[in-house]
Order: sequence, then structure tokens, then C-alpha cells
Amino acid sequence: MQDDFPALTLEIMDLVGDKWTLLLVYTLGEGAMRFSELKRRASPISQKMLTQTLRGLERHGMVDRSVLPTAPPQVEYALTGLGRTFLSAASVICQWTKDNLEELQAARTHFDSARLAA
Amino acid sequence: MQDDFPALTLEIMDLVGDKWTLLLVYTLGEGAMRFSELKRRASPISQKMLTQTLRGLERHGMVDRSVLPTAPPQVEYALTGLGRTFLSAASVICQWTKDNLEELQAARTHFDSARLAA
DNA sequence: CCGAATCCTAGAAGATACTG
DNA sequence: CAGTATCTTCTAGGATTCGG
Repeated sequence: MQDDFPALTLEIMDLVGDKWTLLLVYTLGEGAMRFSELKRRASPISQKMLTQTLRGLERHGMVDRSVLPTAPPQVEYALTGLGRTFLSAASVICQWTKDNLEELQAARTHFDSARLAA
Repeated sequence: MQDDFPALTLEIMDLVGDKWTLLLVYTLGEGAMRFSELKRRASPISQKMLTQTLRGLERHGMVDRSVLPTAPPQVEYALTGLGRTFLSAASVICQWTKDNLEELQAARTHFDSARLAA
């Protein structure tokens, strides 16, 4: 896999290199959800960024969008199979981050105070 | 873990939410390396972004920087223990991306052509 | 209720020149 | 060799307004 790093990291950044994608994937991991509920759960995301991020996820085949034939219209979003396996993979990073929160915090504090002295 | 998503995703984006961090971590995963070699291997990164990204990694305790007492000075960068466990976690996403490249590509093509029609 | 369109600003990132 | 400093460009993302 070594030789594919550049291309793969570019692809990954294209997938989740923005501010909200990861949060939305995790939120949708709790179940299919409508636009407004998603907006509440992923607060403080703006409508614009919610729409924009959802379009990106849809484009990558990670999220399925279905318009319910009601009035007023309701739109439901759900992870696809691809989205679910992605969530599983992403959970590993999430768990790592949780497990190492204190060490990360300590490293930052140490680095910052050392820099302040200089 | 569910309730920690917002905070964790923010933390993750702080760690690897920029353009070059992931690539550098992967590159350093192949072994300790000097500035110039790193710059070559992570091409086309600029000196500025290389320095800046390395400082960030150092700050997070993921990379160790050591100045060799030679003339001209040589500086070697290496993953710390924390950096290595992070790399392991990140590899899962990397592998997922590799395994699903075709499906991702197909989803994008399909989405884009559907949009073009409209 | 869901989302498109527009405007605007902060910060990311590239290019270039210079230093111990 | 390994940076720092400055300048410019570009784009992500927030605020707001409007439409079906």
C-alpha cells in the first residue's frame, strides 16, 4: 500500500477534509433522519453547510436522499451500505482520539509553554 | 461514545483537518527522515507548508524533532509512540478508501451525470 | 420544510526572497 | 540544510435573503 499514500490521502481529504462531514456521518449513524432533525443534532451547523455537506456525501455514495410525498415536503437522509462501512472505519480513529485525549492535551500544553519561554 | 461525537470530530479535524498532515504521517511511517528527504517524498509540498505541518504534528506529540550536531545542521523527524498508534488507526481509513476506490468513483460519476442532465 | 442564491470575511495555502 | 518572513491568491464557511 505504501506507494498509494499520496493518492489515497488526497482521496481521503476529498471525502472528509471539510468541517462537517465526519460529524454528519456519525450523526446519521444513529439512524435515518430528516433535514431539520439533522440540523438540530449537528448544531451549530448552518443550513447552507448542511445542504452542501449532504450533497457531497450523496455524491460520494455515502448517503441516500429520499423525498417523502407529503405536504410540506419531507426529506429523509440515511447512510448507504458504503456509508456504514465507512463509519466503521472512521470509528477506529474516533476511538483512538478518545483514548488519547489526555496525552494529546498534555503534548499541546507542553509544546505551547516551551514556545512561550522562547 | 455517541455523545462525544461533536467534540471528538472537532478534535480529529484539529489533528488532520489540513491538507498535508495525513500524507506526512504516512510518509514518516516508513521511517525517520530528514527535512529535505521528507520534502522530496511528500512532493509537491512547499517548504512553508512542510515546516508548518511538522510544527503542528510536533505540537500534538505525534512527531519528534531532533537536531543533529553537524555542519551544516541536519534535522531528523520521526513518529513518536503516539504517532505510530495514530498511524495504525488511520491505516484503517486508508485501507477502506483503497478497497472502495472504484465504488466511490462510480458513485461520483453517476451523481455528476445525473446532475448534468438537470 | 427544504433548499438555492448571493454576498462577505477569515484563514489556508502557494510563491518568492532572505538567513544562520 | 533547514528554516523564517512577507506578499498574494484562493476557497471554505458564515450571514442573510428569497423561492417552491
